[in-house]
This record gives sequence, C-alpha cells and structure tokens, in this order.
Amino acid sequence: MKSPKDGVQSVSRALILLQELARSDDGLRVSDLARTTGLAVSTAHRLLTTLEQHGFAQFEPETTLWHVGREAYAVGSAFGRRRNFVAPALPFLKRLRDVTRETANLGILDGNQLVTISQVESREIMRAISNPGGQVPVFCSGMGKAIVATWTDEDIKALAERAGLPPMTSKSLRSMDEVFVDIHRTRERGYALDDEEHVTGLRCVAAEVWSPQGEAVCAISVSGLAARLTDARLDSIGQQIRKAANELTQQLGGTPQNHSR
Amino acid sequence: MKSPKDGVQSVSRALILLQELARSDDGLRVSDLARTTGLAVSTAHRLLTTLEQHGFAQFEPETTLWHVGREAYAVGSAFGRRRNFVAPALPFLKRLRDVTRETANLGILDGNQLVTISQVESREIMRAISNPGGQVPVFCSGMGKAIVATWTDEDIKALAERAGLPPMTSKSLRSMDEVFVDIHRTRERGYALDDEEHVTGLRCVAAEVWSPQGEAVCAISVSGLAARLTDARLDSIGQQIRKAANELTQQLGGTPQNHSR
DNA sequence: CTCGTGTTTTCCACATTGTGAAAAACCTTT
DNA sequence: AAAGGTTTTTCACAATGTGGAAAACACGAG
Repeated sequence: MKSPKDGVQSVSRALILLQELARSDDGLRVSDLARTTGLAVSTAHRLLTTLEQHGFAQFEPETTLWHVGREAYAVGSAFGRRRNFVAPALPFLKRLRDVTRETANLGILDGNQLVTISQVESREIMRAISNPGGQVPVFCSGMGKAIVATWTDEDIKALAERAGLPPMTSKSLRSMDEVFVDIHRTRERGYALDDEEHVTGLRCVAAEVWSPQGEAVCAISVSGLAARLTDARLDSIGQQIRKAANELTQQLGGTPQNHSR
Repeated sequence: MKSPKDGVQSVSRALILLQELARSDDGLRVSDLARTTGLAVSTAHRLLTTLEQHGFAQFEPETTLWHVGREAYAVGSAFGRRRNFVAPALPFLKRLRDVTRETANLGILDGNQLVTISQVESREIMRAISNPGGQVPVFCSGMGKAIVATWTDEDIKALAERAGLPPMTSKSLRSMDEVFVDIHRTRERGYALDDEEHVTGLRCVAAEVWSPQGEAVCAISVSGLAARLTDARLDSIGQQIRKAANELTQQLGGTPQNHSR
C-alpha cells in the first residue's frame, strides 16, 4: 500500500486541498473538503489551518467557509512574472518553422530594446541571423513594432524619443512620421513587418501575444532572407503568425485584443 | 520542543519553500533553498519533488533550477477571481495609466495589510516597484488610507492599535494624531495620498471603490516616483482617480458614498 | 428553554510517515 | 584522472502526522 514515490503524504494532501479550494468560487466547508478529497475531517482541518497560518488559505468565521488565500495569489503571480511563456510558445514556434521553413522567434521588450528570447531555426542553408539574447532597436524589429502597435500613440512617441530611431539600414524608419505610418499599417494588417529595416536582405513578419492582464507581453515572428520571404508569401505567413499568436495568447490565459485603437 | 500549535511541519516547510521560490525571479537551486530555509538538503529536495508532482513547483533539468509552477498560478488566480472586481477594474486602470503615464494599482485590505491585487505598469523606465501580491502596512499605503478613511474613527483607532504604525520611512505616520490629521485631509480632498511614507522617493494617490453593500471593498491608485508625481500634478491626478473610482463603483452596482463622516 | 442534528474543533495513543546523515550518482573543471 | 561541486537515493530511527472519538459550538424546532 505504501508507494515510496508519491512524495510527502501530508504535503500532497495539503496541495490537493488547495486545488479543491481553487475549484470553487464561493468557498467550501471543512466537511465538504474532507468528503471530496477522501480525508478524515480532522486531518483536513489540521492541514487547512496549516495552510491558513501561511496565508495560503483563508477562513471566514461568520460563514465557516474556506477560500484560497492571498499568499497563494502572491506566489502564483510569481509564475506569471517569470518569462514562462517561452516553454508553451515552443510548439507554436516549431509549427511556424515547419510550415514556413524559415526561422521562428520569440521576443520581449526590455527597456528600449527588443530582445530575442527563444528561436527555432530554419533548416535552410542561410539561417542563424540574430542569435537568442540579441538586442535590436524596437523600431527596427518586427516583433518590437507588433508589441508597440498595441500602445497609445503618446506612449509610442515617448518611447521613440527615448530610444531614438537608429538607422540600421537604408530602409530603417527615420522619422516619427514614418513610424506612425508603419504602425497604422501594422494595426490594419493585424501583423507587423520588418522589411530589411534591421539587416539588409532580411525580412521579418511578427504578431504580438497578450497576457491575462490584457497587455502585449511578447511577440512571435518568422524571419528569413528577403529573397525567400517574397511579397507573394508575405500575407499568407502574416495570417499564420497572427493565428499562432492568438492561439498562444489563449493558452496563456489571455484574450487576443483588437489591434485597432 | 514540540509546539503543538504550529500546524503540520512538513506542510509548513513546503509552503515556506514555495514562498522562497516566489521571491526569486530566475530560479533557485536545491542547495540554496536548503540553506536559506535552514532545511537539510535531502528534506528540501523531497519536499520540492512533492510540490513538483502537483505542478506547484517546476524543475529545469538543464539548469538545475527550481521555479514556481503553473498550478500555483492556477490556484492563486482563484483568489483574484473571487474578488470579482479585478476584471472590471482593468479598463479603468489602463486608462489611468495612459493619462498619467504612471503605474496604476488595485488593492484590497486583507487583515492588517493592504495587498496589491492587480497592476498596470507604466511604460517609463523606472516602473515596477511593488509587485502584485505584495503587502504593505495599511497606514503607509495610499490605498489603505483611502479605504480606512471611510470607516468610523473608532474602527480606525482599533485597526491602528492592532496593526501598529511601523515606520517604513522617515515620513511614515508615527502617532495616532498624525493618522487622524491625515485621514481628515483625505476625507476633505476626496482622495488619499502616500507621500514617501512607504518607500522613500515614491508617491501614490488613491481613492476607494464601493460595493453595492455600501462598503469600501478595494481601492485604486496611481504610483510613481516623487520626482515625476510633482505637487503640481497631484491634485489633477487625484481628481482623475476619484472620478475613475466612482465610475468603477457604479459599474459594480454600488453608489459612491460621501467621504465625510 | 431544552433537546437534536448539523457542524467545527480539540485530544490522544499508536505506528505510519517524514526525517537527515551519509553514501551514491552525476556533472563540470582542472 | 582526480577533485570539487552539485543533485539524488538510501535507510534506521523516532518524531511526526494520523484518524477515531469526544468535546465544543451553532442553529432550529418543538
């Protein structure tokens, strides 16, 4: 009967209680919890009070109902804080790589730069262009523009002023006007485009991913040689990225917002 | 040595490990955790694997680091769900963030502490100050004071005695007299102010939100560097928060009461 | 007011369960 | 190949968690 590999019994039970609590919206009584988890009432009670002492559970004396506590919230939100979208994003990146045969990327905004967090490489000959961890000026990056396009115009302006518009190539956006034209097109299209604005010969199509808070947290993109990412393919790829970004958003517990503002 | 009333030892320890994990943004090793919590390495390891089996902790083999797991997030968000004003509040927070360009927060009173439930970050460079789930002594917090100002003087006194007046900074309220002076000003103004009373260099403007039962259930606030939240801007921002809080109240089916009592 | 039935909470003897020292299995690094 | 640093596993022991039963509440009905 004793299974050596189930971990610590009492801890397991306490966690199961927590999950049970989370399942219910308006609280549970000790005896209910004991029944649904198959524990003795006294045991359930003991575990619950332990959880309560640490703030993971909350007891309402007037109604004698148990709820999930603030500390559970605090600890849980640490999970959200962490860049934990990289793992769930991987399958999506892989699929994008497979259908487009180009490199797929995941990036976040860090300060004034866009940094590539994760990347699934194309299998073509010319592939690794920007390596993971690499930083790119926001407005020279498809992913950067995808994220920024969800912001208000004032915020975008402020960021552009802070970050500047370094001319990486001859096609880089050079003026505030050009930026806003591009952002508008991005919002209309539903995906962002970097047409050799960062590196000559390199194109990139990107869409943003939303957090449960309703903010654009990161973006995914497909990048490859302009010679291969032809105008003809561009929109089809754009749609696919948009779709993948929405699905990833959903999986992260967010809802895709509308791009237009 | 055996203290009968500290609950179940192993569960306590597991929870402490979780909190420790939450504290760190980029993961911890077993041995670090063991040291900081004072547990034997093997014990820590056993507890962690138990947490992992239930998804509350996450282990990255390649880097041998432990993180908070998805299940902790799932359970924690049940806490937010119960406080069902967090979703409707989001648009208001976003708007506040957009017009003030500072961080907007939503907080509730939990026991003697004010806990930040939700937050929409400013896009300026210096932003994340307190993370969601964080706790602050009531009287060092704009949101805390906004809520408390709706109470009777006796209730306030009782709370202050229970919770104490921890001097977080040199500007923190230190005496019952100072508390009541501040509360009076808050009631007159219609919004509460935290002028570097929690963290030096940080200001915060807040107003309370009413439930249909006619109780102040939560508060919203805007916080930012004192250097940016200048005296000149303060009143204008205060008015805007007051307005947003009233609108949110309305949307929740409550009616904004009058602050004076 | 008293009894009855539903709770939650406390107690306690017992052995199941969790414990930590130490050893084993892994890694990198030199 | 050896030396430090890890993470895992093992194991003998007793401290720790267990659940039945009893006590303390809380409410409604008679």
